[in-house]
Amino acid sequence: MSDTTQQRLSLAVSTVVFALRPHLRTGRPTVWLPLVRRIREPYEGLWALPGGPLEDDQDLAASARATLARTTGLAPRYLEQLYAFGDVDRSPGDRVVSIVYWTLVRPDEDAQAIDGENVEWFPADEVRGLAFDHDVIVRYALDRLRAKITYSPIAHAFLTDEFTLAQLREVYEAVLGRRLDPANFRRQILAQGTVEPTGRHLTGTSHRPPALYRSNLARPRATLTIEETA
Amino acid sequence: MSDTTQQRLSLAVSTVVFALRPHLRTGRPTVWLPLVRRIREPYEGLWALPGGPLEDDQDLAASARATLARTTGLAPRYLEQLYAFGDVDRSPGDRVVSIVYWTLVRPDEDAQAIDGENVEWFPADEVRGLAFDHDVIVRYALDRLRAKITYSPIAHAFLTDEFTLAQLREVYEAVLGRRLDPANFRRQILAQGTVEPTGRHLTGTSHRPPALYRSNLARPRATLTIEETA
DNA sequence: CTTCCTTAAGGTGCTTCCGACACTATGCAC
DNA sequence: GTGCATAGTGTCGGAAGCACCTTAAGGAAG
Repeated sequence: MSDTTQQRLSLAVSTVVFALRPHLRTGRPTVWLPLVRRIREPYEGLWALPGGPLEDDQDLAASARATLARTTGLAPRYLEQLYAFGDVDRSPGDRVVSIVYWTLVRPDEDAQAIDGENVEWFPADEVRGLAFDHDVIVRYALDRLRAKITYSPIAHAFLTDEFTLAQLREVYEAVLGRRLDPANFRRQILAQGTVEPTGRHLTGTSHRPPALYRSNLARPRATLTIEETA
Repeated sequence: MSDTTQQRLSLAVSTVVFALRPHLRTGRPTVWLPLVRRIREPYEGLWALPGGPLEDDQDLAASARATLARTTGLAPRYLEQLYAFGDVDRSPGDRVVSIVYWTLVRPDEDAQAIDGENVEWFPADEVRGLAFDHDVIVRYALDRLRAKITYSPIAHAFLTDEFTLAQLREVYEAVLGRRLDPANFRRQILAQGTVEPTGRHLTGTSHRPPALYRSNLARPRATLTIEETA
């Protein structure tokens, strides 16, 4: 814009990581995400999305996975590109274009997470004051998650291989932030054919044992997105 | 992957441009797009999407607009980011990450198009054998267009300020590739409140004069996408 | 002027989907 | 057994979508 003292353009890959963890007060599942404290300028000390420079010999999604593994210990299966952010002034003094991915983490994957000294998890709806334009990015990723869960069976990505319909419903309720009618939810899910019963039941529940289901990827709904799932 | 003789990473911005033009045989409106003949290696002589390197002092969308104006003379209003393509091997010998935009062109904007020597328009469904991974990109853009027109009032972007509902329906029919019931189409469009009557009618049609409408952006449907419309 | 043709615009009935809610089933705790 | 909690099924009414019919309003042809 004004003078042309821009640094050379560089390309970074960052990721918005979503996992379900119990809400601090209510205990109900809620959307959380890990952030990394910046240890250098710009925005030193502030929280930011995990990310790093794109290497010459790495695909975009591979770069996102590598950074995630390095910073948080996570190796999630579901990974999808979110958006490329590249405004000229989004990083003071530099010109950085960030290609941002988003990912959903299963409980068993979440258990592998190593909370390093400079990594901390936050409720996704409450993060504010992040470095760069990362507030906007998180907001955008949340919007995408909430939109996409309504027309695509991505909720499975929050669950392990076998799950009850109540657990699946809890995922929807956590993401959408409202309760769903169990009866209608059951019918909708079964009608779309994205889950199939395993024949087993969950026992030890102090009530009628619910049937267990697995994700049925044999008949995926037509989706538009290029999904980069390992 | 193998050896590390990769060139330095570079960033390009390309655009998939959609306009409606009459089909060569049927004469009905169809989706067309302009392509640029490559005048250097790699892929010299093949057709490719209009695009160019990202400048240090340009936002992503601005870069897309600048390239479009330079190569095709187009200055479309609707412009939206499509996807970032960055596989290591997508450009022989180089490492190029392309951030791809897509755009819809109105008839009056289309009239400004200058078909340079190395620019030619093609029916979008028939393009094949493009340079780089541009076949995939065009396919992806078409999918996005067809998906998005079903839940977002982007069809207006193909039309001038005033239009009849029959013209709007022709846009949908061209994009979706099938005929729609005029009566039901009218009700759906009016119900969603994205158009409003101007009070005027189109005359000289050899049948009952249809009412003219304009796009009503005062009440846009909630959309997820970050739209970069000038 | 009358008739015919074409598309505009509105009406009607059928089916499907969705949400609210009632009801039955089946485990555990006591 | 009784009570309790959740699993799972049934039912009903409203909303939305779709196929198709009817009427409106212009021009063209005679």
